[in-house]
Amino acid sequence: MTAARELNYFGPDPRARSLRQGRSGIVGVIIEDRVLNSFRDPMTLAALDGISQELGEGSGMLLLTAVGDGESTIQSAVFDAAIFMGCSPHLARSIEIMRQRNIPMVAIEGQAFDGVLAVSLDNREAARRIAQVVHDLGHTRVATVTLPLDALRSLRPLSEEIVAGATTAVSIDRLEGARDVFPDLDGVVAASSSSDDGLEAGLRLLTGSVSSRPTAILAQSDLLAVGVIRAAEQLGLAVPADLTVVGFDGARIEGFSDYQLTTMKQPATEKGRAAGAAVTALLAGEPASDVSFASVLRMGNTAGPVPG
Amino acid sequence: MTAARELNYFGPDPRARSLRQGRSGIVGVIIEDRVLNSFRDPMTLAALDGISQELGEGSGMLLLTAVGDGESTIQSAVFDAAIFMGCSPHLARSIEIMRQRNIPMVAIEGQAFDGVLAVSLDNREAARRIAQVVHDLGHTRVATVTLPLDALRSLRPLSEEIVAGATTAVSIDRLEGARDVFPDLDGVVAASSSSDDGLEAGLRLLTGSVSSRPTAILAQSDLLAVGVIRAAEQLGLAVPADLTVVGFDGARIEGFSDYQLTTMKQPATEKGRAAGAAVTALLAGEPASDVSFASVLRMGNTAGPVPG
DNA sequence: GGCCAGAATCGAATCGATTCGATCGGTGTG
DNA sequence: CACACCGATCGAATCGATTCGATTCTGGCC
Repeated sequence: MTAARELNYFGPDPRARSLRQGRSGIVGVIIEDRVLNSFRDPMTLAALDGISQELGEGSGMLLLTAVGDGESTIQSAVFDAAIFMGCSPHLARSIEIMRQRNIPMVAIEGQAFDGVLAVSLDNREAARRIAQVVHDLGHTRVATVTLPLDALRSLRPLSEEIVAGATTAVSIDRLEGARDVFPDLDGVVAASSSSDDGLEAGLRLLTGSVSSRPTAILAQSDLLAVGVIRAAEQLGLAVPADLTVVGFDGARIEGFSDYQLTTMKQPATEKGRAAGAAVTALLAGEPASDVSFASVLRMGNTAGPVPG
Repeated sequence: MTAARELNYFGPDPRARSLRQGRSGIVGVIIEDRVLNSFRDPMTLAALDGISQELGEGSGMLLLTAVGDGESTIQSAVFDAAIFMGCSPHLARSIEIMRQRNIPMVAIEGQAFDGVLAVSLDNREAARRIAQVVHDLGHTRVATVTLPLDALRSLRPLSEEIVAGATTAVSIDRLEGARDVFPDLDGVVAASSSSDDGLEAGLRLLTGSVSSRPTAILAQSDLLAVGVIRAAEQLGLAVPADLTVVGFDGARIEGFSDYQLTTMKQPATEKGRAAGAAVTALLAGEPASDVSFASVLRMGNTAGPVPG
């Protein structure tokens, strides 16, 4: 020990250790967007927190943004397992590389991929359930505000063309669920999941003649729903008297306490924990299987019968 | 190439490569709190985004939570340089380890540490400036809502005992700056930087007799200020007619557009970029020096003259 | 005192890429 | 034709810890 101190030796070199053991204790977390956008979403953040809870002390999370080619980092970085936050076709190449490297992969939400363990939510079923609630209240003029369907980040009207070229499984599933109840459901695609984008989307949907204006709006996230409610307020519409708004996520939203949002509550932290646990199991050589979570309907006070 | 393919060889092994080269292309980002709490703060998130911008493709960010002993991960993880998000005495041991390992370190905000490059803000000076604005408006009954001063996360009255045992440099500096103008400044310590905690703090400060109630509140973050304004609204106080509220940060806050907050705007993303650039320089063997940023006063409409 | 099991110590091989020095092959010039 | 020079190819050493097999040491027991 004294000799070690004299020689200025301070513990094993992580690099050498990881080479020899074939383990680094690092789990790669791959996000598709840039950091700022990804982590603004409370669900993503909660999932990340869940992952870190489950991985615990022994291991760190390596944040990799899979923008553009992005392979450089993914190919050269040291990590034992990968967790994808959302899984779109853009990742095909990255997934191929990891498969060849024999790196276990887990995806939280998103398209199913061969060799990638899926931690998913009953998006379609949950969207259908809450749409059914709105339907049962008697609404027929219904519109939706969807999360981004592809890489483009801008507000635009929902078109079949966009749907056909959509890559974000979550948004697609939730849209399909809503359309199971309202087959002709139309609306807008939001630029991102934020209340400001929801506000913009809400204004777009709600400015129009009273007779054509929707009486209910299905937002694909709570942040969007909050924005829509703010839009309604700006236009002098009362919620839920004049307009029914429902969300999705069950997020606790800062500074939004006047209403109790009617929404589908999803276990975001648990999704992260499940992903972390799956990764741990896979690394230990134990078998692991897909995990699917169910959302719970939370009746708030933002949905009511058709006005008039 | 064909031979390589036949042998199932897919590029160099990152572990071996990092051992030989002594470089891994990974930068450790050390946060003191758990993920969920750290990244809820828009300033921290912006800084993280700035870091990732600057590091660019070649390298990833390894998220390390330095909770408790936490050394296990810090000691065993592979990374070339470290960026601390806030730098408190709790990190002394971790810093010691890295220094011995010869790992360059950069700290965004926080206490100065030997061998740790500082990227900092003019917290004290900025706090003094905005306090002066409030002072010049004639306010004398002034209170503050500070960010957490230590590891304890709960709302409590500001006491000299707490100040004496404080570890969070940012909060201390901002408090001192405010006290440069209002020497006897009193108030409460918030549980965290959120509008909900600000609301709670605001309610605590504003419920009392009209004669003893403060006419101005200096919040140490914009989120806290927003909460205080919501508290004022709940109590039927108009801002800024009945109560002046100023913040700190210059954050864009979701769903808060009724007011334009009077605050000190700080360049959060730039802080992150500076940290990233410093790390890059240090790794390249180039010299780098401390960076200090200045905040800019943004006059909004939440500060006004003393009522009555 | 001798022998053996078990513990402790030691040396060598390994992980996989990189890097350096040393050949080897080829071209160009005197 | 020979020599020098440049690039390409090759082999060996290196990075630092771990692991395995072998050797040495210790103690207990006959």
